Amino acid sequence: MTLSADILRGYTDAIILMQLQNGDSYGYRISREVSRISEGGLEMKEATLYTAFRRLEGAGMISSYWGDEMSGARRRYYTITELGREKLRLDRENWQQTKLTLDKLIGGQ
Amino acid sequence: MTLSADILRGYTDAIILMQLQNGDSYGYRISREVSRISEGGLEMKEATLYTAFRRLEGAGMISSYWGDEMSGARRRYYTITELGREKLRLDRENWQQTKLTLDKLIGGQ
DNA sequence: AGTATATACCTTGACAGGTGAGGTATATCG
DNA sequence: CGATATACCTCACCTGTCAAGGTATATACT
Repeated sequence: MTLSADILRGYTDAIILMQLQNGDSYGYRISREVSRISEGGLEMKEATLYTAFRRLEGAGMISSYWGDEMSGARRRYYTITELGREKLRLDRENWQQTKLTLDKLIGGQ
Repeated sequence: MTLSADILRGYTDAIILMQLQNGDSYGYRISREVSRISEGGLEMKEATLYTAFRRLEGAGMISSYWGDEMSGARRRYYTITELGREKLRLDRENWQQTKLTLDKLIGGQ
């Protein structure tokens, strides 16, 4: 596992929830958005992404529905719930704190 | 597992190596130093710490020796190796990049 | 003498999350 | 007709964290 993969562990959920806060979306699009926004800094693996969807839905942070595309592959859309918004708020706060803490320990420069 | 524990996953090794770069040290002291420096922001669990020592020593990043204390509990001291220094350099670089990437994805402010 | 606290070490087993490798299906382009 | 892009999914494996358990020495108080 790479270092960036390890950091993912703590924040995949937050990254997904952040995307959904801008409106409903689906797996393939979120994957590309993450690559685009991070300018290649992070590639979310499919297995990681879909595992996270199951986990988040089970926890009531997101809900899902099938899109009604008339052509092309079918898409499953996800919606963030109120619980998900609250979780995201906490995760983002936590990230700010984590930055301060790790900067103290391994250096900010 | 808490979020801060998950972030640890990527950086315990770096945190330990950083401590050892300031001179040889031992488990109990590193544990207290991490608490002190992070101002309580991070508590390294003993099991995590000693697991990491085994892993780092196995990977040739650190070496160890028993202290010659004449009284009190015995201490096992750890020394960072050249390989460990190189790993630390990369991990610290990686942390700077990770901050930028996650700030893009879940917000900086 | 007993007990509580601080110092100091250690291992095991359970658990959770990331991911490689595999799979399915539709549409387009050369 | 094969390659590529879009789009979904699961399973088995690996790795790191950590609760829970253990050992031992020294000091301070009762």
